[in-house]
This record gives sequence, C-alpha cells and structure tokens, in this order.
Amino acid sequence: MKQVEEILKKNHLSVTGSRQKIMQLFLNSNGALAHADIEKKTGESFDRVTVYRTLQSFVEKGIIHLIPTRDNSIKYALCKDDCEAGHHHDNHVHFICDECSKTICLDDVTVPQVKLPKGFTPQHAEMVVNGICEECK
Amino acid sequence: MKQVEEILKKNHLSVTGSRQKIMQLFLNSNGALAHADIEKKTGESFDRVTVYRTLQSFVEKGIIHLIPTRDNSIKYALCKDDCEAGHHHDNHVHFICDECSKTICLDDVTVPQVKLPKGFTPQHAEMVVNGICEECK
DNA sequence: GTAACTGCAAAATATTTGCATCCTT
DNA sequence: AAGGATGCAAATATTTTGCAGTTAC
Repeated sequence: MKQVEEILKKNHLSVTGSRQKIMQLFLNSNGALAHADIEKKTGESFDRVTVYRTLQSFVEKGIIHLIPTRDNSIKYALCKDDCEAGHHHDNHVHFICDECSKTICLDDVTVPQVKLPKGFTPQHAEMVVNGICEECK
Repeated sequence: MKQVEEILKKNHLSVTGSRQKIMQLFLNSNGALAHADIEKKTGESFDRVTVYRTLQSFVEKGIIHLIPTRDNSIKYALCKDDCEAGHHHDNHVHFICDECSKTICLDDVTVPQVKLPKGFTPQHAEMVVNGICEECK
C-alpha cells in the first residue's frame, strides 16, 4: 500500500484525491508548508476551502502540527517519526533558515528543559531556532 | 517625565494619544497582548487601523516584539528590561498559562543553547513553554 | 510650517459556514 | 446505502491602502 494511503487509513480518514495530494506534498518537502504553499504547489487543482478543511482534519488527527514562527506566519509540518510510529511527539526543535526561509523539523534535537521561576509548572515546550541551514551555508 | 513618554521619545516616535494609551496598556499588563485585547481594553476609543499602525511602528522600533504561540495567535509583548536598557534582547523564555491563557515574559529565564546537526548555524532561538502559571497553581 | 499621525472609507485578503452534489467505504 | 468529503456561493473577519484633516514638534 502506498505510504500516503497508509497514513490516512491509520488515522481513520477516507482516502480522497485532495488528501492524498496534500499528504504527498508534506512527504516530499522535508520542511514545513504554509497554507499558501499548498495552494500554489497543487496548481489550484482544488478549492481553497478544501485545503482549509484538509489541513484542519490533519491537525485534529495529529498527523501534522502547527509550527510557531517568529513572524507568526502559520506553518504546518508533518514529522516523519511521529507518523510512522503512530503516536505524536512533536517535542523537537524547529529550524527556520534566514536564507531560504525553509522550516525544517530537527527530529533528533529535543527541546531542552528549562528551570522556571517558583510557581510555574511546565507542561509543554516549543523551540524555534533561526539561522542558516545545511543547504545554504 | 512619564515613563510612557520617555519610551516613545527614546525611540524617536512622536508622543500621541493613541501611542501613549497603547504603551500604557503594555506597561500595565506584565503579559502579552493580542491585537484584539488592545482594541477591547481601550474601549474602542480609537480606530482599528490606528492600532495596527501603532503596533507596527512599535515593532519596527523594537519596543515590542511578536511572541510565537503554539496556536499561532499573534501576541505582542514589551519586555521591561529591554526597554529600560534601550537595547533589545528578547532571548528570554515566554510562558503561556493553559489555565488563564496569559502570556508572561520570563525575563530571567534565558533560552538555552541546543546542539544542532552538522551544517546548521544558529542565529536566534525562541522558546515558548505552556503550563500552569504562578497565579493559577 | 512641516512632517508625521489619525480616522474614515474602501479595497484586498483570509477564513468560515451552509448546502447541494459527489465519492468512499 | 450512508456518511463523509468536496466545491461553490456567500457571509465574516482580518489586514492594508489612500487620502483628507489634525496634531506634534
């Protein structure tokens, strides 16, 4: 079975054209995608609304997740490990290249613990690093 | 001279009513504010457009900065140290309370360094921690 | 007085919702 | 066949822009 189908089925989503195409986009790009990227890359082949709804259901199922960025543009990323393992652990560092502006999931770099002031209880931490990526250096 | 005026003048912005009010909001709340918060708290006393433009110029001058959040809602925060020192160093951790959903600048907690894979050069790192804050615990 | 700021109107964008139709299971 | 997904239209919401009038310096 194709990887795309597998992922969709595992998450109890029916396998439709738009979902397959969008999921394939994520699998191809090892970075993160914004809503606009997705509309562009699929060549306007389906409705803007479908993109919204597809992304939303992917997020709900935990297949992709939002990445916080410094300029607060909204990006989504699928992280290989998560999806193949079937359980979600997105506590890795995200890297955004200042040169090519790609967003990359550093699956192997986990977010370090920090000591918080008295009274604060941490639950989840997110970390985003900006700089120059592997390809642009 | 009032603190608000001082900050504005130091950053070469003319001292106007809206700027004073909005700056005061930031000084009063030790957390972060979203565009909507600002419109609400000023009691609609000035135009939505003015809020946009005021926030934009504050960001440009480095008086406030955007905080990346997990849900990508846009929040702005002014951080005391930065402004009083006149130079910007927003490399501290931000805390978002899951209970009261306030965003707090932990000025004393600096973002830890992480080891990146070969080829990646870090320039700036941002960290956001979710959990329960001091007041809600 | 001049340059910068504000508010209004309106344009441009982005996002959400309802509903009829079509596709997947 | 039944439920879910899609696409279109339209309603909302958000952000940007132009311009005339006002204010700060």
